[in-house]
Amino acid sequence: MKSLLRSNIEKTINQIITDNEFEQFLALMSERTFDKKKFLLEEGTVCNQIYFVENGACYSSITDLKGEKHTVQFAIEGHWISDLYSFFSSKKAIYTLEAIEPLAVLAMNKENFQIACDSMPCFDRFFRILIQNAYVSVQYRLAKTISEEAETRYAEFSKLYPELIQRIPQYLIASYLGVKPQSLSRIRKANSHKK
Amino acid sequence: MKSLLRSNIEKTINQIITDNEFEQFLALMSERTFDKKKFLLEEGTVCNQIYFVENGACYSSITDLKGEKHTVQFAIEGHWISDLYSFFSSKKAIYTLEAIEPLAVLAMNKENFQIACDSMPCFDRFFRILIQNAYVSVQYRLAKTISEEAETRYAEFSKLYPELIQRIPQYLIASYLGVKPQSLSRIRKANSHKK
DNA sequence: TGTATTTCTTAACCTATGTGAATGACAAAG
DNA sequence: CTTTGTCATTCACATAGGTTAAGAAATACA
Repeated sequence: MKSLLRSNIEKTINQIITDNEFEQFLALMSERTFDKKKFLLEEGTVCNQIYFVENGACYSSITDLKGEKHTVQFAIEGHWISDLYSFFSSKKAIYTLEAIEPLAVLAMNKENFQIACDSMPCFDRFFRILIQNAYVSVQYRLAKTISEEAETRYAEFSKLYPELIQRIPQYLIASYLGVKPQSLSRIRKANSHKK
Repeated sequence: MKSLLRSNIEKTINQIITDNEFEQFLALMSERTFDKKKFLLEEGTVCNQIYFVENGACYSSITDLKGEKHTVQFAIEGHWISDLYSFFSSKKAIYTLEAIEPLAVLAMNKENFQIACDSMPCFDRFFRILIQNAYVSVQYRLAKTISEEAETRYAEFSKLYPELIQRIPQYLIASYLGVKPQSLSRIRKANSHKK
């Protein structure tokens, strides 16, 4: 049971954990479900949970001064999602988390996060790597956003996450790539001619 | 002595450290200097150090597939800089670190980083916060890059880092903002008319 | 000093993407 | 089965920023 989570942990820290360790960890998480379009977290409230997606899809977004939403991250089965800044600092969240499909997650709150880190060194390591990965991936995305055109970014996204292309509405993918839905539509049309 | 570093640490973790702790920490770092235009780290080698800038200025950059350099971060007195991804993973660096002015840094290598974290809990915390801050700031910059125009980003940069505007060559600031030097020049000209 | 090198500015032109508005295709709700 | 709302597409036009090229200004160096 919950082998998705277990293999996610083992893969991240690149080592096997004991049944006992995993059970301890799992005991610190609780299952929750969200209907499509429901919010896991709303901007302005404090983010007290980090979520591991067991089923379904969701995304985090930030709203700019003009009121436009920008997708920060998608999460489907096997991904973690949260507003790590708010979670660690206990300040108000700047992100919104919303379900795209009916969603089943395992949630861990801050207290249990502390317990996990304090009692099991491998989880301390696990979470440090989680942030590091998040950091590296945003750096990468920023570099791509600055240096590549939308068409190239879309091609790379399609190649990297073919499943998301199927499951995620296009206006959200556009918002992730940093262009308007009309522009993504135009890019897709141009591409379909080339093939 | 080295009060810049000490106050940087205390400010980051939001608590005072003892003379003893600080001396221990300092003993794990070594002083180094670099001439202008010299490299602290070259892309493709492993990054074994994190640097605290005591004097001068430097920057990190990433080179894209077209051979164009994009500035990732500037660091002047009181800032930390490194390729954290390479440092933590021991994989090849994707960034280059280069001195903009004659530079004096305190460097900590990986072994000493481990020692610092293991022997003094407050430094474990310190470095975690350091990554978190780095993560948050890139997220913020990505959001701004996607949602704001270059003119707005430049205005914000000027307001946030007036000192850097004085000290850093404009083509590097342009590269940080994600535009060509000519475009930044155009923006500055347009702004000078408005005032 | 003068000369070379680097950095900044300007200008004319070009292209990718934004804007606004209309239309069609579904899917959800009644 | 109709109505309504959501999402994707298309088009005409506007514009920010890229490109190329040239010269001016600043800085380094001999």
